Amino acid sequence: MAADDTRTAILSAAERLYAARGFADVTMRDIVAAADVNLAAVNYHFGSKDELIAELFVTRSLATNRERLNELKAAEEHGGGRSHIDAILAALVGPTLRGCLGPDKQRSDAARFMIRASIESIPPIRKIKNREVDHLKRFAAAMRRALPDHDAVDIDWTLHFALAMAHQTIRDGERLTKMSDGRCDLNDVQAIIDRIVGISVQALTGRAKARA
Amino acid sequence: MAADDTRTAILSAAERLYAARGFADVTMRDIVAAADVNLAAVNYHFGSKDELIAELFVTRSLATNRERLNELKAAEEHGGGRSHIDAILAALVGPTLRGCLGPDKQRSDAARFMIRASIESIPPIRKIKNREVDHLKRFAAAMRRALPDHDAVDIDWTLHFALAMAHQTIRDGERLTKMSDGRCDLNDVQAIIDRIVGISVQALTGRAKARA
DNA sequence: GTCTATAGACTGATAGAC
DNA sequence: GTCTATCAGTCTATAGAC
Repeated sequence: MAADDTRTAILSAAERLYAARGFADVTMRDIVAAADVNLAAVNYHFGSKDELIAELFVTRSLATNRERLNELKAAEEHGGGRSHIDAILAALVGPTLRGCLGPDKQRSDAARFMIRASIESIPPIRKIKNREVDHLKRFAAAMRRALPDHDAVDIDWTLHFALAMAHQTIRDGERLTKMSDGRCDLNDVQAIIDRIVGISVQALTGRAKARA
Repeated sequence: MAADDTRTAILSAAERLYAARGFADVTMRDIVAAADVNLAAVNYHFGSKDELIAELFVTRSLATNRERLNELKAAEEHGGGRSHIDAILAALVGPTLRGCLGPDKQRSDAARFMIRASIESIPPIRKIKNREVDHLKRFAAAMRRALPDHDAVDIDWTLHFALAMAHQTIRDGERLTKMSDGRCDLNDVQAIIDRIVGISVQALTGRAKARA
């Protein structure tokens, strides 16, 4: 097995296992068994378990952010520099939701890994997460451009809640399915995105109306 | 130290540490050090680490559910058997939000422990969590009674999203504070409850209007 | 680069004196 | 009930042969 294959095999096996079972429950022995490589290979290629997790997180974090910003840029170009609020919010929650709930299995591991990483605060990730704040500020800024008459506070809360709805749906969709006796359909990702975006937009416009 | 004091000291130390650092990072040695009791005391009083966690979770779970149902009952009595949708949603998210973000520190540990327990799926907790679904169904039923003309699916999604907003605010309020440069005030708990309830109600009534 | 073997440091749990 | 001492198991990380 070539060097690059070993590295890649470790990365994808680790991501799959971490996504499914969390960081605490997955040992390096589990990873090397799943990747069919030697135990020492992890430390050779990554230095330590934490550095392996950090590499996964950085890679995926950059990829997700890039995808979001691409959608945001497309929305702003289409709208002549100022995009509709719907398109901005869809660019924010769409990539992650499609990755986790959609049919693509490999992406699903990636997205579920990121959700887990954002929950189980492991030391190497905590540092990187601070950059996420800057990324979200770009979306908040775009939202302010789209709705110049709205309070910045309301926009921040709305952005926060939109992410909350998306993440909880990914993390605990099973509970929703049980509670609704299967009425709520988690397979129709676009409908979920529309629902979250709709509620968020309504929260902003409704609040503005209430003040007028 | 009397037997009951030791038991209680272990419980409260464990809850505090788990709330702050998660299950994986807190060892039994950490707990007994914080509680100032002997290492063997945990196994003597609880049998195992998992049973200690389970006891904490069951106790708090029952307490939170009781508090929610009390508020729900009060709302239904006040409304003459059919409570306003606002009051039902406030009964759902209020107890947890007040516990976590309010000034009361002991309650804060309890609520943050529950949030963590609902995230980091440890074996003994997973079984108990299924009962939570039945608990939520009672709120969904109350919401259907309050809004008999609404789709059950929309009500289920709204309940799911209301919990999502509350949990994310508790779990990652720090990010919101950073992102908004301190504009979003996490200390005014009632305002947060009102905001979440307001958005949820609007999501339901707005959707009904859109269909009409 | 890949492997075996093992070091060194934890963990949860328990036996037995008091 | 409380304690000390310790077990057996697990983990990550590494040294050194190939």
